[in-house]
Amino acid sequence: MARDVTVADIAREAGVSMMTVSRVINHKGDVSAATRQRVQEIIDRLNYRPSGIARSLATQHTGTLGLVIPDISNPFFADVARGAEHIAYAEGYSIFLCNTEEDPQRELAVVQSLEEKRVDGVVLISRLQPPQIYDVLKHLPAAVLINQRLDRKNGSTTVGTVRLDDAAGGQLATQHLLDRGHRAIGLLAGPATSFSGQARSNGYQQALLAASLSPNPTWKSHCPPTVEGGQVAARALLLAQPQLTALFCFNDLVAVGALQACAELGRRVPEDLAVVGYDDVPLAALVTPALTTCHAPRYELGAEAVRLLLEQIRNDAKVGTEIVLQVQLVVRASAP
Amino acid sequence: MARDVTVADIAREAGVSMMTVSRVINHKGDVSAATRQRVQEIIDRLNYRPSGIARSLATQHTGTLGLVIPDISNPFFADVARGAEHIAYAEGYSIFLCNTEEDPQRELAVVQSLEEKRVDGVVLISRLQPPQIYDVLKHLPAAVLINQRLDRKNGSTTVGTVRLDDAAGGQLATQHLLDRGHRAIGLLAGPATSFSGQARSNGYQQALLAASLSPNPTWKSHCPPTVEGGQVAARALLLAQPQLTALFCFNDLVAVGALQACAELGRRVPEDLAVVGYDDVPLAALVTPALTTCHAPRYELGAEAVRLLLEQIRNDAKVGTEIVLQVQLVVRASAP
DNA sequence: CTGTTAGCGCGTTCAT
DNA sequence: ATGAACGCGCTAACAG
Repeated sequence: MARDVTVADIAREAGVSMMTVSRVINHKGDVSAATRQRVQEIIDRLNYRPSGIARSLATQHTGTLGLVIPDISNPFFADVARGAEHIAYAEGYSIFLCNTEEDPQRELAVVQSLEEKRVDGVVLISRLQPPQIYDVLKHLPAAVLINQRLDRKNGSTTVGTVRLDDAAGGQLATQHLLDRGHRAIGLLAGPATSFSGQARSNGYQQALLAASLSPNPTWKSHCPPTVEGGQVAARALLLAQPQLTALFCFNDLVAVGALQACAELGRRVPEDLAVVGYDDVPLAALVTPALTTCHAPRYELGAEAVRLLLEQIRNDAKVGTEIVLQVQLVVRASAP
Repeated sequence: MARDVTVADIAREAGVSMMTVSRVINHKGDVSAATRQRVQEIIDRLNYRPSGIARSLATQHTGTLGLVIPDISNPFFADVARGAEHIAYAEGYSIFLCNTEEDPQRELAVVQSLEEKRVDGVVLISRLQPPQIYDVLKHLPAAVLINQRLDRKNGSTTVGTVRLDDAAGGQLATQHLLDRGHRAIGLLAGPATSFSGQARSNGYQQALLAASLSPNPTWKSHCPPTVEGGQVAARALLLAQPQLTALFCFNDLVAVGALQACAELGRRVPEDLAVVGYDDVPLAALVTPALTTCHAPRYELGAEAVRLLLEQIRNDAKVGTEIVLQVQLVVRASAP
């Protein structure tokens, strides 16, 4: 590789100082139209690209953000990433993509590497537990958490949060089933450690209580948030509790698993069992029967997170804003 | 923000020179065990993070790569990204994620921003046409293209390429249908400009010719690579050519669209019409009937691309290696 | 409107 | 085994 062209080269060629070249590049300060044009021509001719590295060292900010997510091939996170990238790009920032692969050790490692890259801020979908997560956040220049509640007492109250209103979502889904006359509604609650799962369960319970029904603990089962996890858990639950007429599932993948379990068990959907999912991933509309589900604004989750993060960065101050996005019920064939 | 801790701070605190600190950090050169430990303790205590920015400026390489793809929320590209990120992380590199949103102008813009970030290399799934793409590649320090053929005469022969053997895939899929006795096999060929689409079409034709059948041009139709595109094109093709007994589709989304068209038209799959897809995205196994399809090693596509890119970077030389990955037929219910 | 000076934080000489 | 001086490419803060 031939040496990169530098400001010095441009300055020499144009017969001006480096400072003038810098001003032209950054559209800052006053430069006479004549010299501006002359310098610009040389920049174009030599295909000069200012070094972001050198600039970052001088200015103490990099114009880069970190995005830490468990797995980019999960369509939920992929949409979050798209929203984040879109806003970042529009605002002149670049994004480091970091998959943690659900491994806390790896999460710690990628955050450290982001610190060394001197990112201006980080959007996190973290799998770390409360003691560790606060330690991580403390060292970050700016950070926004997605779908995670923060303990306002114990830890930092100065970190932004963007999350779904999962309690409302759980209530919405359950209410829909109640409205259709269902009284024996099972719950596939997802991972026990999931914040979202807990909130959705709460919404489910509140809807039942509001209808003067008492939640039956034997109708609830935790499961991995996957098709297979849903299939196994649904099969077990339906065999143990044959009186159930409806199932509210942690997410669409679990719901698809439930659909498969029903096929195995010879239970027709929605005639014998109504099924409601969550997230409204593209898959939900394409399985048979198509899933009734709660639409989660995934793109907006990422977009809002970056907007909030940039606000922190520009004010040079962490803010504890909490943004809550609403979900929307989408009625399809699995629970008409 | 308090000022970052620097080597100078560590050096002062430890009563040694910055050079010694640097040696400890980089595990380079000889440092006595005693001072090494003392320095390391101070580094840990002060939570020192060496500035990658300053280091990059001094060493002239950044340990970062660019990944330019049309859309991260497309499951195909998401898997490619996962493979790329995984290998990059394992080799100590970070990845800038750049969505072009299928917009050539935006692709040019993100590549320019990657140049300014001084990435060590770029993996590209490009939508640029031959004159422009060569110009872009010329200015990149190292680059690998995914699923794109390069003109070895006209342009750079020094850029790596990783692609699927789509001709073989097209042949495989078509041969499967021929083996099952189908003679009237339609083709939903995807976008006319797609390299992959062209190769798959070629494979389809070769399989027919090898069976002494002449491809019927009225049995072939181009379409957008989406569910909706497939549905519209399949409906039209099946109405115009009712004698077709099988359909080979550009990808799984198009195949799902074909499934929907069949449902509309009252044609049973696979009894009245066999359907074969391509890619084997997770969706393929979950629709009804489950899709017979060609499994594309998407993760490997991204992983191999980064491996090849790092080879270029480490040899400080572009290499024109072309890696071809095989696809595999997965037989399911839509074409048993 | 333009130029000069002095770092940003680190690694790479070369000495010692 | 350790240190001093210089430079990576750019910009902030002052001059003029």
